[in-house]
Amino acid sequence: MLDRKFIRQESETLRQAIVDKRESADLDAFLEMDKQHLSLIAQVEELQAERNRASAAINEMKKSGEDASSAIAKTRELSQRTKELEQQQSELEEQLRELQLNFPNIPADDVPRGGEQDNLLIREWGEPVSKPEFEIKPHWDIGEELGLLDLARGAKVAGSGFPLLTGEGARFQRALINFMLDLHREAGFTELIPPLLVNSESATGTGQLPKLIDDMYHCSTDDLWLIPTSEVPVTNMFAGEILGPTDLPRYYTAYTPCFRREAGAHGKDTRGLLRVHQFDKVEMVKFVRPETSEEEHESLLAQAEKVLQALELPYRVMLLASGDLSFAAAKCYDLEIWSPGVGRWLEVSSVSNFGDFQARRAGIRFRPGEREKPQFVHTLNGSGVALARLVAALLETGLTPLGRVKIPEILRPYMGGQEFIGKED
RNA sequence: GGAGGACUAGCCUAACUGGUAAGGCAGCGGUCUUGAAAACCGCCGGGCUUUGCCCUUGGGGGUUCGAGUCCCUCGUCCUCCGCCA
Repeated sequence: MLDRKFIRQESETLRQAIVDKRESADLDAFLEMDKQHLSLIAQVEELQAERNRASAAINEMKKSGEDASSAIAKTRELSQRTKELEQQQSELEEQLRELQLNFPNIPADDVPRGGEQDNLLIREWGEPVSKPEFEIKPHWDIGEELGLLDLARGAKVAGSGFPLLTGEGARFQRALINFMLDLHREAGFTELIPPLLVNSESATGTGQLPKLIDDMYHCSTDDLWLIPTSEVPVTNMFAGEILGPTDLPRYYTAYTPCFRREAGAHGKDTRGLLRVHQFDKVEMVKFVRPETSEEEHESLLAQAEKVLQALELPYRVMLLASGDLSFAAAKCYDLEIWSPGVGRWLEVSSVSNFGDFQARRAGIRFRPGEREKPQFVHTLNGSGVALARLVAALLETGLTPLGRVKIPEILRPYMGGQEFIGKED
């Protein structure tokens, strides 16, 4: 959510941002309504002050034994009028907030303007396998052949897009989770196991609601949402709180399953583990002071890269253009790993800086120093990293001519020292 | 799921049969001091168009001139009962 003062004073900046981010929001309706609202507040407060004075006067009269009945009758009307205006004001406030929730965050200055084709390649690491010496099958074939993946039975018990990992496939994934959590914990991130269901308030706080309502699974009986990313429960952890001067920065990491309806995505990149309704992810979330958020963003990116480097997976870093940037983000790097079996780059991490956008929605503040006014924190998060696609790329990258899959060295301690997945023929 | 109790600012704790949130601790700034402690003074929920005004007693609503207090509703925690991996 954007600051109202900012919307008033920098309305043209916002107008441009809405265009740049390919969003739509009714700015003019907001500005008009906001003007009415401000003058209404002034009127309401004046009436309230008058009512408070009248009521205090009645109290004095009663104490000194005077007859207050005519004053009470007069104040009754005043009080009635105040309530009516208060009612109007709160209705207008609610409408304003609804409009305000639909304004996207402003892209940072160094974000390229444009669509997906304008994403900027920042750097590449490692050599993607482009001309393999033998046929590298896509992970769905490797997975089925080695008994790691049973997509048909996953589809049977839940539906398409709900993968079933089996045997060494399940164990491999668990090894990856443990490895990544250890890596982040050692870098100073506090480990969390958050709720997997959240209420509407939390889903609004991080920006999923109202815009992405169709992409989330909803439990209607209890009005709870399955999390699409652990960003939601973790970021909202401090919703409505004021943190102390020494509380920042705070770094958290959490492994959770993530649930996404992927509405409208059917038929697009949906084979195997490329796009699924349920996937595991290790996430990192930071709460930081505003003046440090740019450097914190860079170091968060570096931490996500460490995962891929340790796994010896070639990857590239993309800076997203404004049109590809998510609703709540001011700036975002994507990490993409090479999938030699599918022959494509796969996005396994988004590392985003939200500025104070989420903090303002969720009400997360901090006190910069003793006796100083509370300010909104900056929130950042990054996948470190998403598992389904990571497993896909590791299976394809590690595939040997014998049909087994070589396990990256760093993971072997987590696999009981094992070097390969799959038996020798 | 049922019964009972509780919720006041970072923490603790007051407020008559409804009368307009009183204190304490911790913390911060200052005076004094070689330094510290003690003592004393100030600050110590949020907001604003800041000699002032408005809002704030878990959230929302109601009654009333006026609600921490009365009523309704939701939430959270505690105790007991029931159910349960």
